[in-house]
Amino acid sequence: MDYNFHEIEKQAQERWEKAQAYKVNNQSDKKPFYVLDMFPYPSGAGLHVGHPLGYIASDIYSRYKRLQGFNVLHPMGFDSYGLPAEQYAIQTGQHPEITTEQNIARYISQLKKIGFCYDWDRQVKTCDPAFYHWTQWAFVQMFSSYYDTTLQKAQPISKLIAKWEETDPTWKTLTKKEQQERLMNYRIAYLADTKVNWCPKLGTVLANDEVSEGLSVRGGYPVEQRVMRQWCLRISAYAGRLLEGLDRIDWTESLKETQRNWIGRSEGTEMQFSIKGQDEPFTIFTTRADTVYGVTFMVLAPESEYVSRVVTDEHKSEVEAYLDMVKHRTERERIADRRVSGVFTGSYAINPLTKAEIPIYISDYVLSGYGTGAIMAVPAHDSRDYAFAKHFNLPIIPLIEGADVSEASFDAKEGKMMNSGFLNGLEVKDAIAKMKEYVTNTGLGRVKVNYRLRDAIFSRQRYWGEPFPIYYKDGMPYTLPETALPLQLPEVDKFLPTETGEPPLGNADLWAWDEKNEKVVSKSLIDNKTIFPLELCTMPGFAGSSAYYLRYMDNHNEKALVDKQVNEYWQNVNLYIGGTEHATGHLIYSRFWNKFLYDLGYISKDEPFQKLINQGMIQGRSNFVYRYIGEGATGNLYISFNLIDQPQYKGKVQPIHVNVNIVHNDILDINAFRAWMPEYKNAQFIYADGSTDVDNPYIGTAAEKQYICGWAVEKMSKSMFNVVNPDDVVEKYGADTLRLYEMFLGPLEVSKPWDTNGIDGVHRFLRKLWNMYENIVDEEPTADELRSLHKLIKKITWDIENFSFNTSIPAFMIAQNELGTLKCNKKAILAPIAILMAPYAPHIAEAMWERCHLSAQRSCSPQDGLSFVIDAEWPSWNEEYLVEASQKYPVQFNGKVRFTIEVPKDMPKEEVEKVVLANEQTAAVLNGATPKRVIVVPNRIINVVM
RNA sequence: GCGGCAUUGGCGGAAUUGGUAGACGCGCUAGACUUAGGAUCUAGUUCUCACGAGUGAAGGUUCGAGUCCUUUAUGCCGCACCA
Repeated sequence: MDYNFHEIEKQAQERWEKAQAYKVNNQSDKKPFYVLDMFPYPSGAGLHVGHPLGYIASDIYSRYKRLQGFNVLHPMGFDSYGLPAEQYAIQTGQHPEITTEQNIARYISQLKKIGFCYDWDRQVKTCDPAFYHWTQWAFVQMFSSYYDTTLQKAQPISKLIAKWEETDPTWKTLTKKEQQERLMNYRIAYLADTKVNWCPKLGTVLANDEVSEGLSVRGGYPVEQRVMRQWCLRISAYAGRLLEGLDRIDWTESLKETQRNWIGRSEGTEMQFSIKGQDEPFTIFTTRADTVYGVTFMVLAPESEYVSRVVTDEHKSEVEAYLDMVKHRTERERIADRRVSGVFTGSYAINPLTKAEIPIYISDYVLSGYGTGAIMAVPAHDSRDYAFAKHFNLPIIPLIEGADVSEASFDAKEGKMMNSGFLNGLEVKDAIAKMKEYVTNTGLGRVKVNYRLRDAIFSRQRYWGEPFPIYYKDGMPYTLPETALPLQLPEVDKFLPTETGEPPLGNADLWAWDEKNEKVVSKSLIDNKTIFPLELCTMPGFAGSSAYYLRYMDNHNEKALVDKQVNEYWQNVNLYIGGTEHATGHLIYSRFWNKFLYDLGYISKDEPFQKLINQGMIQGRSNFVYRYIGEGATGNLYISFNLIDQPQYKGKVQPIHVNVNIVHNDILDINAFRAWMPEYKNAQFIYADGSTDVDNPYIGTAAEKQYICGWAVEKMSKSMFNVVNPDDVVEKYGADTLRLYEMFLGPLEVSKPWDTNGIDGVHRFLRKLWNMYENIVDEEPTADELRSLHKLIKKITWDIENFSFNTSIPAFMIAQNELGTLKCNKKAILAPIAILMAPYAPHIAEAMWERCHLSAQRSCSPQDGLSFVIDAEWPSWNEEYLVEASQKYPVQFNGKVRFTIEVPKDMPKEEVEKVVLANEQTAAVLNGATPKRVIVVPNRIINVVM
């Protein structure tokens, strides 16, 4: 019987649905295992063939773990707040919720077709009030907490207040507003005037990870710096722990490195420099304390608070002009224009060691947000300081022996110190240490660790996001009581900012807080006595995705984000699969969020994702036809790709993207092409063999003539006609073929183009395999058959444990080939193979399993996991089975055995081999079988390869 | 500039503690069956007529290196006026 994948897959999926095969219970004696995919943003374009790559990998692993008897949590949901739906709403007036729901429905139907073992009952959507209830709740917790630097953890802010009430006499003298203002400097979620990335085109601020090279990551619009009052999360308080935690999790080194870069720890010294004629010194940060003797000037960031103190009247106008220029430069201009710029303030600082008077400058190469916003400049040993010194003609004093600083600075931290007083003769490393000691002992400064990681800006001037559970009283924010959550997103008639420039929520009428009755009322009632305005910004995209993995554990719980016991059972995510694009966004934010909840005792693990694998991207593979544009061109003639370099066509053809779905193995479907678009209706071709249908345009068919298309790897996108929809692949080849082929494409972690050229081979394999299950007999297997099976079991087990899914498919093919040649139709071999296939191709595996049972008494399926134990004749899939099987039958699977046998040193090689084969130990290993080879080396270590 | 990863046939890629390099698939070649082939089956396919050579290049360790070490080239990714 033919491999009717449509029928097989439909039946399997219906059976799973009916039996609720993948429903996961929170109460179980089984050991828990949590496998998670990064949930998708449901875009309007639907899933393309690249999206399921990671999902298939995690599905394989989930099913494998399930087969091993684990209780596997493997959920899916949707990151459904975001810009595209809102932009669409602005253009069309359609509410983002409608768009989002439609997209989600499409995603779900696409995902279901591929046969994932998700427990759909656990689905979450970030835009669902039942979900964002807990996003808002977490925000309230952050608002009501501070970071205790001694305990190194978050604590309720009430503890801080209690402490101040006891120990700080000024606290009680403050007005309520002043107290609130002071607390704002400690809260983990706080309101502050900060320099933000403002994107005028998107009408919102963006987080640092949402900006790249001065442009917004989404849309690529220019971003400028602006000071605005914004909600921020004090993530920088966690910098040390975020860094340290990386050592305890199993992520790829490159991803950890990316996070380490982003956190940017640097150990240095804070040092005080006095200003000539002033009492108060100012503080700088440096990692090169050893170079103080070479400091010839100082530089302040334009935004530095020190600026006003040091500018003399004489230089005031010049400085102001400079500050004005800097202020109006966008981030992009600043990066593009790296010419040296700066201005002298008129003041001098005193070098604490040389006592020299050194000028203080202002320049925008010093950043206000890092260190203290002020630096000591050592032009001899820092390239930026060097460029500045050359430009302003400032002295350059070399401090390292042999360093030539006539052309460029010597930045390396190596060599012997000179011109440096008590540091002379020391190696740089030792000089730094000695200087730190000196500075600490003399009170000149202190050792300090700095981080590059900034606090996360948490406000977005947008509509389609979580509303803040915040109202404003007397200019200060207050949280809504927890009983009032979730605060639902109000309806608006327009999704654009208001005429007065308020965020879109300014258009909502029902958007004021009645403090007394604890409910949302019309904003026309605002009196600032009992009815107050609500916050108009919404939360950013990462808010909803920061704790969603916790919600999956207990998504129907109305009383808590996750029940403590339930969380105790599942712990954290054992395996997380997703793309690298979230390395500095989501993966930092959720680690922070998780640590915060851990500090407050709500959850049991301080790292959310124990093991993380980055799947590569699937790029598009575009196809081209080549329109002839040379002499006498009609614009209607297309040259086969293999001919375009011939002299008569060279440089006279124009490549045109052609829909990859009407190209098979780079051969164009001529008729489909003519039907594709009206302009190609009368297309004529020069075929691969040089023949043509120019005089007879309607007769040529693909069967007779081949037109070869060119190709290129590009981003998968509609405009390049290279988008491949998984639904089409499932329709044509079946879900199992899609799953196998996506894995077969290459290693999971690397990016690769979607190339359908090999899919037929994979499909062919499944068909051949299926045919082996035609007439199953219950007979004792032969040694050769068992050998094939054991080899396969070993290989597949190793592959799954090591996420080497791409090498499993060849292993299956080899086994199929070997067993096919042996004409094996024995239950003892074919049933275990069905089990091995189950994670990869669950539908066909189930049908294969069914056929092995010969009779109708089918009580279980491979999907049930433990079912393999039920049928005592069949082993469960584990190591013991391997051991047992290899003992029972005198055949071992492929492997190497290494041991030592004493042989005389000068014995010839052939003699040694004889001795080895006659040896007892060898005989025991071989157990009657012939070894594939025996390797003997002079140190008498023998490798027996089976 | 700093850091990370990679480099193997015409292509995607195998080679798991160092042990027959090129598994498996695509493509290609020949043959079989066919009215036909974008179907199926069989055989072959790293390069070279051959001797031989061969995992980006050059060294090294080892009985033995795609795998380990050093230098170097190229590509990809992350960070980047972070003091």
